[in-house]
Amino acid sequence: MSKYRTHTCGELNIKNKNTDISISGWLNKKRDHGNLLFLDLRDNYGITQCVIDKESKSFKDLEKIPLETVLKINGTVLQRSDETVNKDLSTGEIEVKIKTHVILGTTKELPLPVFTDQEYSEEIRLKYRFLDLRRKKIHKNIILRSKVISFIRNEMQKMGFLEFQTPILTSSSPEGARDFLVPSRLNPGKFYALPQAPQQFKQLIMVSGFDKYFQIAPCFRDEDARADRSPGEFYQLDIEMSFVDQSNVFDVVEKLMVKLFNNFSSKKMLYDKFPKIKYTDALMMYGSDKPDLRNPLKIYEITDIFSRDDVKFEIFKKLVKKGSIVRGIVTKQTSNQPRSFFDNIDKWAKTEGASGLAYFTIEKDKIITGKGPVGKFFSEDSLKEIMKITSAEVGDSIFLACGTKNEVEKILSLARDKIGSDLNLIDENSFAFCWIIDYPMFEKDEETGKIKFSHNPFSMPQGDIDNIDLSNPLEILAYQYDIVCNGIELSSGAIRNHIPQLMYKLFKVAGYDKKDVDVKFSGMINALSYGAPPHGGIAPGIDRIIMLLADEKNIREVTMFPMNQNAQDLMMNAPSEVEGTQLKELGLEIKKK
RNA sequence: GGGGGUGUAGCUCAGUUGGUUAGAGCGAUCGCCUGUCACGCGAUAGGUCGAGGGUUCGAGUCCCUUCACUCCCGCCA
Repeated sequence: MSKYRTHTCGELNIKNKNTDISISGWLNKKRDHGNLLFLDLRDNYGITQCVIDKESKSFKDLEKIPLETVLKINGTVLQRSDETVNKDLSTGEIEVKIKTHVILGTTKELPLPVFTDQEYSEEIRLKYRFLDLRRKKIHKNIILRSKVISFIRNEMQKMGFLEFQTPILTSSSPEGARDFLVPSRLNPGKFYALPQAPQQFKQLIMVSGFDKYFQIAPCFRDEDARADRSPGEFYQLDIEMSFVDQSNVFDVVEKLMVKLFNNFSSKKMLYDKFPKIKYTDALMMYGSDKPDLRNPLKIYEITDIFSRDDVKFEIFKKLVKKGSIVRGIVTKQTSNQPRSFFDNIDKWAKTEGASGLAYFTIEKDKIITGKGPVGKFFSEDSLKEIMKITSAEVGDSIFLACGTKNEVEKILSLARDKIGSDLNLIDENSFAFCWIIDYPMFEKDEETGKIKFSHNPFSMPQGDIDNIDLSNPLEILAYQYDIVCNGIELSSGAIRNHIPQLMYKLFKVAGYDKKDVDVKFSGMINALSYGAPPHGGIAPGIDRIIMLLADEKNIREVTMFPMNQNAQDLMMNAPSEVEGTQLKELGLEIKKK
């Protein structure tokens, strides 16, 4: 028992009737009837209505105190009359008749109301995050976050994984995102980097013989923010396992995700065994390597149609001749949609930087015709061919994009989302997980034209690794995979390359010679040279998992103390300038602009 | 780095074609009210209309510049 309370504000019920209790909490709401005063006291656990009348000594004081004052209430639990029961509160059958009170913490005038459902600006919320966090919805989200993390720890331990911490101050890595740098006092002119992920460490843990590792790992990347991407820091469920192939990793993650999502959400899981989609197929069918499988729309390749003489759509034909491709999205039975539906999508595509989306609807009178601005350009035979390729039927519509492969994929991927939500095709009450597999090992840098690693340079290539053919590096696939849910990329992972000789070969393709590798990845390459087990892993993003479970669109709604879009902490005033003496100690000088 | 949106009272917002003294709800302060649970009623205080410049007889409103927040593109092995 505490000197501040016998019960919490969510605890009292009819069983406590007529007992003397004390509770402490924040003054959530006052209802002052002049001679009778209701006070709602709130703590982490709930809300309890307290009542006091004019005869009581505390009345005058309590009538005046502002909302969010912290109070201790001593009183008696009374059963409420039937008409005054509040079914929305767990404590709604009782109220506390106040005998005495103590003010534990006073408040200045509030910069934002706590008791309200209204939204307010991020700026004010982040500056007064401690007030914002008192509000019901975000308070609940943060508690959910805690429970999810405990659940994950527990499940991982049950599956035999060991949790380890890895260094926060480590070395800068040449690949990947921009590093956060930390100057070293003892080594002037040198810098630590905060880890973008514990990638090398988790592999070293495997080389060290610990077999199965996990960590709720902080990761730091100095890149610009998005709604689903905190600037600076985020958390991953970092996993690595020895003596596994990718199916073993999939089994562990599927088991965990199914349990986790069933436990914390009432939405249904569309698949218990997550579909595996090849990277190239994903780009073809969905235009993206993070498809939302709740959306039934698919993309079809119909470039060849535009080489036919009976197709007169000259703009597209000309582009196709020059090497452009044409792909389309079919929407089922949309012939009776108003003209505005189609025009809005075309207009929308233009705002997304595309040249628009051509469209027509397939109709049949005596013969099959195309209706819509470009429908007249297609002969009956060509329409039949399109219907064959896309499985479209009379009454369906087709949206067409023409351009380079990248352009077409990008706009049609966005169009899938846009049209899917406009037509209400997406079941918001479900989770659709999938694996994207068979990523290419290398890709061509658009700007420099050079070959570079497409994802993780430590991934194991597929095929005969003893006699690997490096003459066509862009065709080499890797044991590299992503897990995606509802169109959100949760994580990527890979089976790692544990063979140093093979690694040298692959790095060579990406333009690093042996010396470069030895210097830049000395820890890794050295460790792999002394008996490394085959190993692999994955690292699902904790924040995004919690976003999905909490049904939030913004990562700040599930982050306790987030930074704003400019990577500033408005509450703590970070980043900030530092004393000249600190800089001097570090051997740093600030160049004034 | 680029594009879109927003910026009016402590908070959330309205403000017509450019036209009198810029409004509402919540909150604050004061008063009334014994069964509310978004209690009700009355009054008062509270404004550099993000900032700067311009057009105009007159600008919250139109134009230019700039700042802040936010969403997106780039970026994120």
